[in-house]
Order: sequence, then structure tokens, then C-alpha cells
Amino acid sequence: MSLRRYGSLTVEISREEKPLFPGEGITKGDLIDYYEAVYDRMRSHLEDRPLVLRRFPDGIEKSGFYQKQAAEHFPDWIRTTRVQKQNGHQDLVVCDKKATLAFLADQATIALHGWLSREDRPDNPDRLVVDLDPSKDGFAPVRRAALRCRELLDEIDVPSFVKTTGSRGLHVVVPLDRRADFDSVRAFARELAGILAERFPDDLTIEQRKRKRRGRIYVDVGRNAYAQTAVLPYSVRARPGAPVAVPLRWDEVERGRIEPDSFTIGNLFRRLARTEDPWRSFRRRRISVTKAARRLENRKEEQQS
DNA sequence: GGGGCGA
DNA sequence: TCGCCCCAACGCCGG
DNA sequence: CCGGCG
Ligand SMILES: [Mn+2]
Ligand SMILES: [Mn+2]
Repeated sequence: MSLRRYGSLTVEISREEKPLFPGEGITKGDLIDYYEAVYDRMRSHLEDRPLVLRRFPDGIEKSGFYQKQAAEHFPDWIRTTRVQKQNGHQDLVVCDKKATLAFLADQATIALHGWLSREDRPDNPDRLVVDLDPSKDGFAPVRRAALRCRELLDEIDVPSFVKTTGSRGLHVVVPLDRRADFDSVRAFARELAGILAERFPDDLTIEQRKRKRRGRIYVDVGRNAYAQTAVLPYSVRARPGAPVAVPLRWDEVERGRIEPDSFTIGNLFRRLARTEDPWRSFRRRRISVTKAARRLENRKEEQQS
């Protein structure tokens, strides 16, 4: 057992040498090192956001579990927030310091998923996510879908940001001013998805039924709802190679060199050292969904005339 | 990873 | 003392 | 209302 100190807090680390990614020999100690080092970049995406933990105490080759309710035995300095659910409430972890991230990593939390809203206004998302899910292999169509999504948003002066998920797809993310609730945001997102699928019916679909997708990319906006989550920027994924969800610049998507597993625990720091935060302007560019929806309506009218 | 519980 | 179990359930949508 | 989906 070893100890790591974070200011006045001490985290007991158990079994640093335990392999969590046996294929690559990546250990729990490596995971903790990673999250320690990435905390400063991750911080703005963690702040005030209820978390869902994806834990793999016996490594990614064994089954893991999701954890929402913070365990009784978590230290008292781990902050939690009470959220309402169908039949009562739950206390979810909120990460407000590096020590929390280190503790969660020691608990074999490989991936962190976050609500799209923050604790002070849980019904009003601060980001809209267009989740592009390929139904077959090949990343080029996903990159193209993301660029088409950005293009549509550009047409109505809505800023957009893109990240790899570390899995198979991409997320296109729009920062919101939180004046609109989930129902309004989702209605707008569904409108966007519908237009995209209409423009590119051979490549994109909004069909929920897998069988009806026919190999096309699923433009999933269903995550824009209360208590739903998306993988957080810089989260590791429980997949071979220890891939990471990484914010990108749009020109990187245009160049077409990025693959879903381009960034991993093992190579992300080269990038962080060389590249400034591609989402640096995220907060500055928050928008009103109500106004954006109005611009989308106007545009549709002028196009049919 | 760690607590609770029944054998 | 040891082995086993638990650790999320929810919200939306189309039919 | 059910079942599928993520
Ligand atoms: Mn996805
Ligand atoms: Mn999805």
C-alpha cells in the first residue's frame, strides 16, 4: 500500500501494480498517473457535474459495473450531489479536486460519464451532444458526418466542438447558456438530426431500430435528456489499448488522419504538451437554443420559397 | 475495491 | 472466516 | 402500453 498526497488530503493507493489493461500491461498505478496529469485539462468539464462511474476492479477483460450512488465508505471529502430520480433520489459524485480523481482511479474507475447539466440547474443542460454512432467499421464516414453537422450549425451561426469518444464514434458538442430545459434542447437537436438525415439519406439515419439503420451512421440525440450522460472529455475507455476521449480541432477532422483509437493513456501527453486546448473557447461561446431554433426555422422557410 | 451477508 | 453478491435503472421513442 | 435502445 502507498500514499499519495494532494494538498492536505491523502489517498491510500492499493495494488498499484494490478494490471487493468492486461493486453498492454497498463496498471492501476498508470491509470492514477494519467488522471493526475490530465486533471487540469479535465477540470472545466468536471465542475459541478454529477458523475456516473464505470469501474473495472478486475481489469477490462472481466466484467465491470456502473456506479451512480456514491458508496457509504467513500471518504467524507468526496463531494456528492443529490439528484432526483423516478422513485426518490441518489447522491452522485462530483469531482472538485485532483484527490477525488485519484481516489476514483484507485477504485478502478476507468471511465467517467457526466450529466449534460450541472447540479445547480439539473433540468437545464449546459451542452448539447450530437452523438455519431457508426453501425459498421470505418471512421471516414464518421468524420464526414461530423463535418456535415458542423456545416449545418455554421449555417445558423451556432458554434460546435468535436471530440473522439475513445470508442467508435465522434461527439459534436454545442455549449449552451442553460436558459432552455432538456425538452427544448432535445427538440432542437432532433430537428438538426432530421435535417442531416434528410440531406444525406444514404449515409445518416435517425432510426432507433438497429435493423432499420442499414449500415448508416446513427445520429443519436437521445442523450439530451434528464439524467442521461455522455463520456467526459479526457476520460479513458475500458477498451483494449486504453483509448481516451479527446477534444479535437475541426481542422484535424478535415485532415482525416484521426482514428477512434488515435489517443491513448500512453500517448496523450505528447499531444497535451504540443497542443493548446482545442476547446479553449467553449465557455465563451455558449448560445441560446431558443434563438438558434428560431434561426433554423427562418432558414427552412427561406429555402422552401 | 470493498462492504455486507449467510453459511 | 470465506465465498458470493452488489455496485444503473432511466428516459425516450416508435409501433 | 411494450420493447428497443443507449
Ligand atoms: Mn456514441
Ligand atoms: Mn449513442
